[in-house]
Amino acid sequence: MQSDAGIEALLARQLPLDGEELSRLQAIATAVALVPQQSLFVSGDLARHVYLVVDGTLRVQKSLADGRRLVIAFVFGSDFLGLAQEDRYTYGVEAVTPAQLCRFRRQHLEPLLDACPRLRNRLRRTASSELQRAQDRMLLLGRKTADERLASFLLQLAERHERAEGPPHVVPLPMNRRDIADYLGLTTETVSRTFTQFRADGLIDFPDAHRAVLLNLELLRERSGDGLDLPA
Amino acid sequence: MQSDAGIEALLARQLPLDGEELSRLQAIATAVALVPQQSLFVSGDLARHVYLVVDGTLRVQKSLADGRRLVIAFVFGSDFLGLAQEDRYTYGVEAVTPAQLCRFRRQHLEPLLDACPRLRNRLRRTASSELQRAQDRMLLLGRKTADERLASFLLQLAERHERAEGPPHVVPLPMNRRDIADYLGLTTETVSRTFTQFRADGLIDFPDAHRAVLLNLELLRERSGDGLDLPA
DNA sequence: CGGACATTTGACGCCCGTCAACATGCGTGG
DNA sequence: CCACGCATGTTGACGGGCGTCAAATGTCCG
Repeated sequence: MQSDAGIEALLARQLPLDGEELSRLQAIATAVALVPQQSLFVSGDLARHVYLVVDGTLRVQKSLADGRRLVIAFVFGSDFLGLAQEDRYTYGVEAVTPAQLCRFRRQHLEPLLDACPRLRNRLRRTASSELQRAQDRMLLLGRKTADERLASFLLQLAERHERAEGPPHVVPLPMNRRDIADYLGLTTETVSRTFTQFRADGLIDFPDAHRAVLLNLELLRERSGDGLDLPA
Repeated sequence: MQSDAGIEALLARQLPLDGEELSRLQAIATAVALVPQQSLFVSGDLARHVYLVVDGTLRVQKSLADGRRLVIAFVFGSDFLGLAQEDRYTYGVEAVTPAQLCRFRRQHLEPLLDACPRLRNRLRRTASSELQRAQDRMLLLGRKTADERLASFLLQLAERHERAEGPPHVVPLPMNRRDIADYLGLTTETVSRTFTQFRADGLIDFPDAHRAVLLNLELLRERSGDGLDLPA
């Protein structure tokens, strides 16, 4: 738990609400803080809450019976969690870094949605882009080579992180190699080898363990397999 | 184009609407018919319409610049298309079999949604389950072996097709091997070899090219990799 | 009946997973 | 402050699962 000051500001910034809507939303919000590796919920839990990430990085994950794992998505500040869940969560969420979230009971949120078309629309658009990203990831997981997956991953992080820094683009990598591998359907060894290769080719550099510098966006894009087809 | 009689009945069956809502929906609906391999729209087209599949099977697909293709989903009768698209479609849709659809202009549908919470809810739930299936497919594409992918695929078709037939379960396979391979992130050769293996193991049989008989659901489930974890 | 296409089957190779050893970083306690 | 231990990351050797290439067989429809 922490002060609600950050949450208020975040809500106001993220959501197209007027004063009354905002205060009604704040009234049903509570703060949640997680330490690294801590679980927010696991697959199968009753889906009683929706979350808004205030700060930090988390991973959404699913596993097969024998333990093979896939990281469905990394989520960052201002992302939502649990929007599409009906009865129970169908995935687990764990903190990658220390994280702060804002929790809403679905039970309280839903009537508010009915009354507030703008909020409803904001969440609908959020869900739409989540689905589109899921489809891009299917293409990556089903058809891209290891090189292409890593290149796509770095570019995606860069896009997500973009603060008007010209090249060279510095991207934080809060997650470890295992998380990256499980996100891309690879192994830690392949991720490590490919990063080494990229570095040898002058595409990237690692000033420290948790940051990558993208030295050549153009070449990275070529290696991502996406081509110039449709930037849709 | 065809008679609207089938569409009326379908709308009434699929959507929780009262008489007036139904007639307003019908007023903005037009019929579309496709022959096999015909394209409904391609990635990049302006997303002016939402579709409801009345009959037939279609494939939703994305491609990389060099032509590698992934079938994002097969869609069947009573499925929606284009719900999550904003400005432009981010995938293409083509008919697998002769298909009939119902077309709605977004421009006309959206005001109707604002006025009709039940329809809105129906579409929200549809989008939710679409996202959850996308996540299951990411796990399949990222972490399952060829055997597990094929077993999962057959079970999914069986579930989708389920008409209270006891075992042996007969499942129609309207799509060809290439479509199946592109759906599962494999090649036609691997699909063919795995089917042959399944047949040798007494799991399935093919009475003809476009039907599979699932002889042993239990063993298929074991081979699907999902385990008994969470039937969520 | 014939030709085009889909599917199956076989031989072979490569990408990436597996297994193992080693390096590096980091927190803890002496 | 440094030694130690554990987790994380890197690198190497090797193998297997699945892709690639090719040819045979089956199937559909004109």
